[in-house]
Amino acid sequence: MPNAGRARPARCRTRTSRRTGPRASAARPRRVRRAWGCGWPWLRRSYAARRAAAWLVRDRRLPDRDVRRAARVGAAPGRLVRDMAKQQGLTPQSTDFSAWYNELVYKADLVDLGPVRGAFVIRPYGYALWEHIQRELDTMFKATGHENLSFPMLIPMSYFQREAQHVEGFSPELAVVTHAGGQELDEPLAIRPTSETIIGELYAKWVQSYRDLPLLYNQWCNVVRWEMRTRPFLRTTEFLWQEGHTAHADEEEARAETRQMLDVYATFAEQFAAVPVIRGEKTEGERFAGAVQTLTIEAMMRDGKALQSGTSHYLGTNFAKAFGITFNDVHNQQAFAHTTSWGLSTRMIGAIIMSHGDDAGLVMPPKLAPHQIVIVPIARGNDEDAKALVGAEVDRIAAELRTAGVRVKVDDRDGMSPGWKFNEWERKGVPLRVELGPKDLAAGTALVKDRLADDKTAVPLSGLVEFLVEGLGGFHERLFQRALDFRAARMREVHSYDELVEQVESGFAIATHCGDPASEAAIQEATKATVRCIPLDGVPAEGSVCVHTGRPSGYPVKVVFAKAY
RNA sequence: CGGGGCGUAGCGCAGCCUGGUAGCGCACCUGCUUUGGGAGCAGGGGGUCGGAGGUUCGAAUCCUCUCGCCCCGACCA
Repeated sequence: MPNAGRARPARCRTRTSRRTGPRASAARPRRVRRAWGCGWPWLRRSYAARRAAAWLVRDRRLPDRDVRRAARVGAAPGRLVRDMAKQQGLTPQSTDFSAWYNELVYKADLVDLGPVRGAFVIRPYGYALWEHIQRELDTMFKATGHENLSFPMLIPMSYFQREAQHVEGFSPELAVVTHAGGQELDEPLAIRPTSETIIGELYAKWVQSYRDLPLLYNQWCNVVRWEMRTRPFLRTTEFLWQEGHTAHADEEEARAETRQMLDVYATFAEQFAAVPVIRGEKTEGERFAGAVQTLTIEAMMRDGKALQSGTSHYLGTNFAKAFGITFNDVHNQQAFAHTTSWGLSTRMIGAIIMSHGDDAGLVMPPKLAPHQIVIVPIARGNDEDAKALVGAEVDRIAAELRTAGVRVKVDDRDGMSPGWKFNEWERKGVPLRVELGPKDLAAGTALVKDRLADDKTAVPLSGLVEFLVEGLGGFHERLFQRALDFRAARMREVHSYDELVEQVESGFAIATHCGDPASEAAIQEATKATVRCIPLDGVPAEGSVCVHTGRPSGYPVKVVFAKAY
């Protein structure tokens, strides 16, 4: 059917008048639109359109082009802004952080919705980020003596019942397979929400002697937890992670392992993701189900909320007792192994997005960025010579950068204006962009745009590669420093309950707490904030009293209160 | 599970009140002109209106049932 209406030839159109071609002539007498659809509403629409255009231009809400287009449509101003923001732009971070995040993960091509609630597809650009996270972490795991292995995804339900705390903690979020091969199973199988149980079962088999210890293993896998509410990367039904599981002959060694892996996470977060973190211990209420001690790294997002970005657990002999991980020690005495587990998930991607992103979109930390540098060649399509010259130079630069170990993307796509590409790569957070066109070639320079800077720098082609390589290193430092400064501005010690209530509205509050779970719960009830952690290198609490109950501190240091994801 | 909203083209929406067999923007395809901050013109393709019943000559529109999704509250890396 011809789209004859598109040009909107007549203002007072009727359905019949818009139709041409065979269908229209096919004799079906079409009812003329109701009178009001053709009379004053047009005037109203026109008025609204003109008013919208003026308003939008005045407030610089939209580029002229969009306004003109909108005027043609005759959309109402408010709706127009919303729709345009949805389709082309991005809700500014400062306007609505949550909306900003939700839009960005789709518009930066990180995720897409899967058919099952809360199960997201990670698209290539998002997965590339995950691959770099994996690669760096895996290297660090290997360097600390760990080996990778793979355990099955299906776990007999009975395994969960063996550790009382563990089953209580995970039962509500288990997904369970009850049928297979066309029959109901004798024993239902849980899809792993974490693998302590099945690994415990096997460790019991593998460990006989103190000579078999320690066991230092890790697996990269997916897990499923049936959460009530889901958000891309932050809380999803299925997610990717690594889970390390180790077994040791004594408590001291196991605790040292727990701490070592926490430090690995912290180092990774700060030196690779440029995300500053607070290392600390979880309170009893926030502890992993079945653990003796849970250590965490907590990062501050740009809305002042905390995100637990990695955890390391000392499990004591809880799982050893539940699964019979015993060994004969040097004195031929039978003993239970001390186990640990530690995990970091695709939630880290959420941490990166919310630690660094701004109104224009993502800002990728260079060491993990899928593309560290993007080069946009600029040339008129009808000027083959210029195109070829620019193309050759761009290829040369890209090749040199690759030789220097830089992940570089040449965006030579046809049919898109340079401006469109600039916006796209900024939204996707590429740290550095190189623009090269005929004018630059003539001047012997290239324009370099830094994702954190407002202006562009003309750099001589002769020193371009060195400039860029150095720029990436500097970028990481500036990004990390910016995040540190942001956190410093939003984190402070508080000395009264009122101060705490106010502080957690915008950031982290460092406060003395008595450690009473009831008090913690009451504070959460009133403020939505919880104790994120008891910092490992915190402010000594001696001499101060709990800001909530006035009782003595329950911990050696002041604790971190914040709202959390 | 409680409260609120929504299912119409790939995406965002209008049309529904007042029934007459579907439209707008973006995206997509073709051609030409373009390309230094989201290009223009022209032509074009694409929808069993979430599903099932019902009312009616006729249902995206009215009625009944149903499925699904999103947002806000109680759980979590």
